[in-house]
Amino acid sequence: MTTMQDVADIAGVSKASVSLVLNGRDAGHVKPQTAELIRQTAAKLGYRPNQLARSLRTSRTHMLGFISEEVATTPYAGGIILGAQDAASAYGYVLLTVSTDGMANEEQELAALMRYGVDGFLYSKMSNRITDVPHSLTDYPLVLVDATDRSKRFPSVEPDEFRIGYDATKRLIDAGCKRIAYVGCSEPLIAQSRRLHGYQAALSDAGMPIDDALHVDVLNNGPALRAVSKLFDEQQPDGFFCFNDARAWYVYECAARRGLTVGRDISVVGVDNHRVFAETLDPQLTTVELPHYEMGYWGACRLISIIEGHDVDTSVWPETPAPLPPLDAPIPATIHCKLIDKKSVRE
Amino acid sequence: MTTMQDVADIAGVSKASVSLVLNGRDAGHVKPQTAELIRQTAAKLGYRPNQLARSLRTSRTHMLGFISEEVATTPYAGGIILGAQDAASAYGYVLLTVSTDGMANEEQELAALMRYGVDGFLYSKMSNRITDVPHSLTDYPLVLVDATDRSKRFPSVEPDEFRIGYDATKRLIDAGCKRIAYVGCSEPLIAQSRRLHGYQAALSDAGMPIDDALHVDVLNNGPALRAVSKLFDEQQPDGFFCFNDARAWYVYECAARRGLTVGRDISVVGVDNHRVFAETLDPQLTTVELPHYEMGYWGACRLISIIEGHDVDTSVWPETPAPLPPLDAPIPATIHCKLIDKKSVRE
DNA sequence: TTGTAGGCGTTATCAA
DNA sequence: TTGATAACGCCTACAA
Repeated sequence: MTTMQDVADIAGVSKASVSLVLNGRDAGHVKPQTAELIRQTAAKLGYRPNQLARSLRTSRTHMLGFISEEVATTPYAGGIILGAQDAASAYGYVLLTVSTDGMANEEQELAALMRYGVDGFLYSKMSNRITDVPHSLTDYPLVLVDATDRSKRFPSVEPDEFRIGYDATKRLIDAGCKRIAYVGCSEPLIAQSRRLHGYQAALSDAGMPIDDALHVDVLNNGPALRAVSKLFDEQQPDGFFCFNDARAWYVYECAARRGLTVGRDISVVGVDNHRVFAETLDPQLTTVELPHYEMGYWGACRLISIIEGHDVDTSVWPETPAPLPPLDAPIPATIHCKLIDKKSVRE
Repeated sequence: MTTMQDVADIAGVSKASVSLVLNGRDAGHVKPQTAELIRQTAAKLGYRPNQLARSLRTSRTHMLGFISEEVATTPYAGGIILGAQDAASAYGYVLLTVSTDGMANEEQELAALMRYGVDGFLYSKMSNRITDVPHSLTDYPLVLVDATDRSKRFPSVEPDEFRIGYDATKRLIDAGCKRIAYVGCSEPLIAQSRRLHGYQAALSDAGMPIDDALHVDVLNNGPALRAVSKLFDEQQPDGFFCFNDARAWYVYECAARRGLTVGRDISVVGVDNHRVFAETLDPQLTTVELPHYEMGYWGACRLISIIEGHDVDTSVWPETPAPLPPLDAPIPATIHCKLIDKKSVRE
């Protein structure tokens, strides 16, 4: 491995000069001639700075700790990780991931990351919940992703659930549906109530009545199927907004049993949580994507901005995701996430 | 942050002694008394060794590079990551993850990991394919996970697809099915042909005929649904082994349209790729899990054994996954993965 | 059995 | 403009 000393020796200069030049701090310190020479010999030797040595000296590692609950059990962890990774990579950072799925030893895992000297942490749940941040993290730069800090001390990036409910319902309205049902989730998730509000708001804005009989919350399996069956028979909706695609499946099952075809006799929009419908059906028709990638991306951006001490104007951010690569998602990218921060709480 | 020098000063000894004791190399070198004193003061001060400094000296980082294609697009990446992580953590390693999903700059990402000095790489696809390992990795300890090295130079951990097909079919046979269909995948995946062989072997072993009319390979959407419909009407199978749960969905849809109920009129076993049926239906009945966690786990174990220069008896491994935490998967853990290695190629 | 000193590859301070 | 030189925290001959 070629070191800085090698470059210095061959270029006939000192380590100090090499360091200055290769870090772009040579303005007015090193003669442009020698600087150029140094750059060339470095390139010729294929010199790559040793991050460890640099980190030991600067006590900055450019590593981010990515802590996630539930990577293993939810399909979309990858989206968040990828988003975080892209942002990190763009700024010269790298991700040290740790999953605390089943582990009792969360604290130990965190301690391990700290020994490696990560510059900050991304703390991610896999569905937005009120969260207590582990105490040991509170001394570090920290951003929550798809989770809400109970103490409101740390910024978080969360899905805009209201908009998800609103846009999904709007799409059914635009498709001409007259009796639009909401098949929600019985668990008290943040997403559940906000999507419901979005659903109701969309109906209101379109001048349509809000009928509680068209709204059922279900869990899984048999009881869920029966509840949806009842909804079918008693209310005969022509449009269904489903909390997720697991719930959408019940609608498909009920429709099939009644000889109805989705996309012709009834319309269904479900929030895509499992990808199954993306593969089996025409995705244009039925799914709304959660902004997992975006949350990871913006979470990492925010974290890095904290680490590097930049002052970020969070008021225009991340509503305007300019640096984001274009989304070729099955639906227009109207669903975004939002940043909750001390500087810009909008709720 | 408390350093080794601090511990030495307070214990009234030298750094050297502290280092020896804290690394367990004090046998016959340090008086047990002083060793104990050192351990206590270290504990009292909450001393945590600085990995960076250690790595700089030893040129071993105890970091593993985890490279994955398709984390974002397949639901089960998390399982592999988690398995790798558990194994890594058990041996004092940590995972530096990089996903190359959409990126053209794979080489750059790898270069980044190398600058951080990872000790080796886990190279993972998200479904077993013949793979060319990036050239820059070939100088490192390397293990492939859910992928097969075309050059056969590096070990890999792969699902035992034959067994998956065999066991799934066996379950349908045991459930009393007489006409068992295979709904496969038209793409030329390794899994496809091996599962088919497993399906056929199970039928043979049970003395049942192999009828090609009961075997259809499909892709997605409309055509797939029509092909399965045809299978229903022309062959009237009473059991279905499905390549994955996306394909199982077509069977459910067709059954519902014919007034048939899965679990009563027909039986379905699908390989679980999307989790949707795990949530919507009785998982005992219908799904076979792929050993993602196990592949990650054993891949990391193998990699670490290479890095540390242990000589591993791969002939009993990983068929006997003793160190694995008990699997409380919905089905008995009869489906394992297998290690392909120079020392023990069984095919 | 213990301590001293050198070095891992950087960056940063200060003279020259 | 440059180049010694001293850290950063740890490991490890080697000397005492």
